[in-house]
Amino acid sequence: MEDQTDDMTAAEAQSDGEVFVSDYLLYLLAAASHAASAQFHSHVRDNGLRIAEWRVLACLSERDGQMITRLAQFALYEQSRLTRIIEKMEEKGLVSRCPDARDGRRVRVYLTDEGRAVTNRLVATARTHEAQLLSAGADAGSGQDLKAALKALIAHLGANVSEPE
Amino acid sequence: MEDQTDDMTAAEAQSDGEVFVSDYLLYLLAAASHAASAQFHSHVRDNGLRIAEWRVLACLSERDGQMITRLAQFALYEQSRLTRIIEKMEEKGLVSRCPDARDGRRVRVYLTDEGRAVTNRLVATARTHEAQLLSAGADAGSGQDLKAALKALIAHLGANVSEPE
DNA sequence: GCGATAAGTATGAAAATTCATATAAATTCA
DNA sequence: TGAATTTATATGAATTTTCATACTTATCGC
Repeated sequence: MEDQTDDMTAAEAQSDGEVFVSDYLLYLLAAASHAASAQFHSHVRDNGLRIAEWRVLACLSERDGQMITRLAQFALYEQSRLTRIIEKMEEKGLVSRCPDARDGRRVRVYLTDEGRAVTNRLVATARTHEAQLLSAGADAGSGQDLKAALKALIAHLGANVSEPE
Repeated sequence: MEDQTDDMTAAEAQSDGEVFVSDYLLYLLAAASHAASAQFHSHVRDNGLRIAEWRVLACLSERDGQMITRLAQFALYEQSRLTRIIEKMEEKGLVSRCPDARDGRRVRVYLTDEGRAVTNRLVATARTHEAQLLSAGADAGSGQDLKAALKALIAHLGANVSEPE
């Protein structure tokens, strides 16, 4: 793997008009996520929430009372980071923590009434915003196809997106 | 927008079996990016690079000598963050900085020979890895369709992915 | 039941990131 | 020309994030 690439000169890599990153799946995913989220994220901040807090709320709205570790996986954050995010959200009155009755190690996170109210509002806005993105981007593959493809990719990678208990 | 969601009770939001985030484009993009990148990112770290450094290298391999601001956009990082990333990469000997001859405000970033060698190796691996992802995920829409859809989305959002000068 | 191991969460300390703003060079235009 | 404005990068300070690991509760094997 190294031999045929290492002896490529500097000029070659450029002059080939070689395109890598602009056509690289992992970059496209990151760039699409970045670009697609920008607008709505700014709306989230206008509502006094950090992006991480919004994602946690969204995850809890789909399944309330998750334990920290699961919620971290679902929300795509590292555990110790989520612990700290939840602390702040508790201070803000968005969520509450309850030790699990059966397993004293677990801490379950629940939306408070206020947290739910905030979430419902944002989810409604998010749905509207998504509809705009999907309809506008209906050029290549109806948008629903994109979502299906993303889900397939995620599933194929065995990413555990919120399984019960 | 608020009225019909705010008066929804806690029980309803859950009991509806209502799914939001698991089917939300912005979440799917983030989750797919997260899941798809995990493996390769771990490979990147094994090579002594931070993820941000790898992305910068990949961006420079496609277009060397970019100025900080452009490179930041291309690599999806905030400017002051990129400035600091570049500092470290310069210390590591991966890139060099040169003030632009025509415009003294600009700083152009170039791959060093070592930087290019590292990049060429990683790009080769990345291509292989991507091929695996795309072929394996050939269930729903051949993978190339996914990339096309992502590009369309990015383009539609007007994300400026590395335009000259 | 008890010791050993595993699972779940929290936390200290180092490092990275953000935000606002400083600095400096170019451009505008009166 | 030169004052005002814009553009490009850097930087201080506060905040976040990470990494390793401590701590607590469960579970397993015997």
